Amino acid sequence: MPLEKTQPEQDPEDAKICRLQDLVGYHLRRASVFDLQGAVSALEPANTRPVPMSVLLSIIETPGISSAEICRALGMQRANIVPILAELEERGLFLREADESDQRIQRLFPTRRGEEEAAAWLALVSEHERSMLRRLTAEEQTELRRLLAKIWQEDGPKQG
Amino acid sequence: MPLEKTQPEQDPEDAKICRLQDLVGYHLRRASVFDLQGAVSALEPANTRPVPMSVLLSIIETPGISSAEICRALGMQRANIVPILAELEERGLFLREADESDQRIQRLFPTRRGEEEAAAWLALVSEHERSMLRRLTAEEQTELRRLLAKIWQEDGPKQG
DNA sequence: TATTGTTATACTCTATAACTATA
DNA sequence: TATAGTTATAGAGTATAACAATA
Repeated sequence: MPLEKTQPEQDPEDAKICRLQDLVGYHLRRASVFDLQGAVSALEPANTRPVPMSVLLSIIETPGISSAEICRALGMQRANIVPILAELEERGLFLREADESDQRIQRLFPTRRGEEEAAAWLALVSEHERSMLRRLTAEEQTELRRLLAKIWQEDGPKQG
Repeated sequence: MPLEKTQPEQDPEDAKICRLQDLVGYHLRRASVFDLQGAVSALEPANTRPVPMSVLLSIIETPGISSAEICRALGMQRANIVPILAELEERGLFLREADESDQRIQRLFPTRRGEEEAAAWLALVSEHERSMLRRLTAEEQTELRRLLAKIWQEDGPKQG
């Protein structure tokens, strides 16, 4: 009988990771950097970047959201969203409205122009994703997204 | 016949991406950040970080590799590896040896201590990965790594 | 002319601390 | 006291330009 492989000397659960390529985290980082570079390039003609796009999409998906809520959803610091909102506001892509019952809070609403821009930005990024994922079947793409979400999303019913 | 779903009004290939969570790249970034933070924490007791670990592992996996080759393999700039190599060298984890036939090149070889340290670092990161991937089966973990590699690795026989 | 290792520097992204106003 | 929005600043990671030595 052909001996293609010797038996693992231990419980497979204890299989030693000994190369960089064995680490899922290494592939995560490489793939994420690859994606980010492509997304930045794809958004260049629209004169925006991935984080501002994510912020605008948050406003569109949840009209009336506050900046603090966006930061919690996207996992970013409140301090860092300030210049991003300032630029999106200057471009007329959303409006701020004081909350009636809590004067600390600004509720953010997309403008018509904001919705149009966001749709255009999404189209650019979608085309980049199609290229990035071209070696994956539709099923593999869905599975990849599902597995990635299981890594970073909370256990509970929460989502962000 | 039960009508569980209405037919998509278009070719499913044209299904519009309209939410942030539909983007694979968004989940890639969130998962990668999640991993990186955990890896940094895991490596803290060993007083190192993910990139220096990757560099040392490259030297161990390919003894005699040059710094320029490491940079090409890891996708980093030559200028940025200099302080990393300086620190690893100061800690006695590898040695530089001039190439005999090309005086421009330094060939890098791990010391015994470097191999021991790298094994300890890998153990720390492996434990972090076990925690990060605890909601995935062993098969899902393997599949995830395969799909991620398909995203960033070259089409050809090359690997890095 | 091209490559290696190196220095210096700039830029981006993210993190921290503190402030004010409101609650 | 806790939170929202803001400012200023610091840090890490990465990118660019240039250099001397070598091919």
